[in-house]
Amino acid sequence: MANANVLFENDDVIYAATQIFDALSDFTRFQILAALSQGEKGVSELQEVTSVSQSAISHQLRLLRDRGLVTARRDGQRVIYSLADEHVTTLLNVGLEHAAEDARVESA
Amino acid sequence: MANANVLFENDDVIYAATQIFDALSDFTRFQILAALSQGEKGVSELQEVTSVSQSAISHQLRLLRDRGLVTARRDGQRVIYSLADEHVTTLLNVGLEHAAEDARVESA
DNA sequence: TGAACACATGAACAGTTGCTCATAAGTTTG
DNA sequence: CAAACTTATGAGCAACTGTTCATGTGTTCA
Repeated sequence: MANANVLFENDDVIYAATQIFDALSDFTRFQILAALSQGEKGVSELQEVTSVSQSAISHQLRLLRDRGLVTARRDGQRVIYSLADEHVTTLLNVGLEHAAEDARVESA
Repeated sequence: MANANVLFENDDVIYAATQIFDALSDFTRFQILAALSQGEKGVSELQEVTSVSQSAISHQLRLLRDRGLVTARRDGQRVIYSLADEHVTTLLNVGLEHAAEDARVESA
């Protein structure tokens, strides 16, 4: 039931979908999420994966938290982030597979 | 082979993935793509689905064409657009399902 | 308590985005 | 060809985004 005619949706659902895609549409955010898909990480670990400042990472993590893509928990001085649910992992993988596939087709 | 450890990808593939998600992250573009998933359509038909000018539609269609998400063919005075491949349909559906599911969870 | 550490927040700013308006370009028909 | 019709393009602009810098908040430990 959660398929097929899912495309007769109203504007709210369409908007919600664009919000999810928007969260995945930025390079830094995608790097963060890809890193988290390997396991939970603190902010400074995430900083090593990206090429922006600690502040930028925190700003993006806030957006990802507000959008419900990641969750945070405190562990002493550190704050540990994880992917919120399987949805996120699925989307990451679908996006990467399609990107990789397109690249393969274009170089054929 | 096109799964699992797909997350040790290089920056180019990550960038390509963000470009796909970016194309899906705008309300007008998503409306266009959702409409096309019901079948090919001309520009003026697409205009009825959205709430922006014909010019805005054309601009967005150009972006979608450049990004490889839609294809165009001329039929007399009209230009008919279609989704480029199954990837796009898959992404639309995955996004909509997750959006709908989140909405369901939040109102539970 | 105070210094050191880890992360968050606010302000400010350059770059980008999506839109409309005006107009051009391609196609059909009288 | 000229007029009507459909789509595309370019310019201009307000709004939004992602970043850095400076600083604030929360935590640990001597």
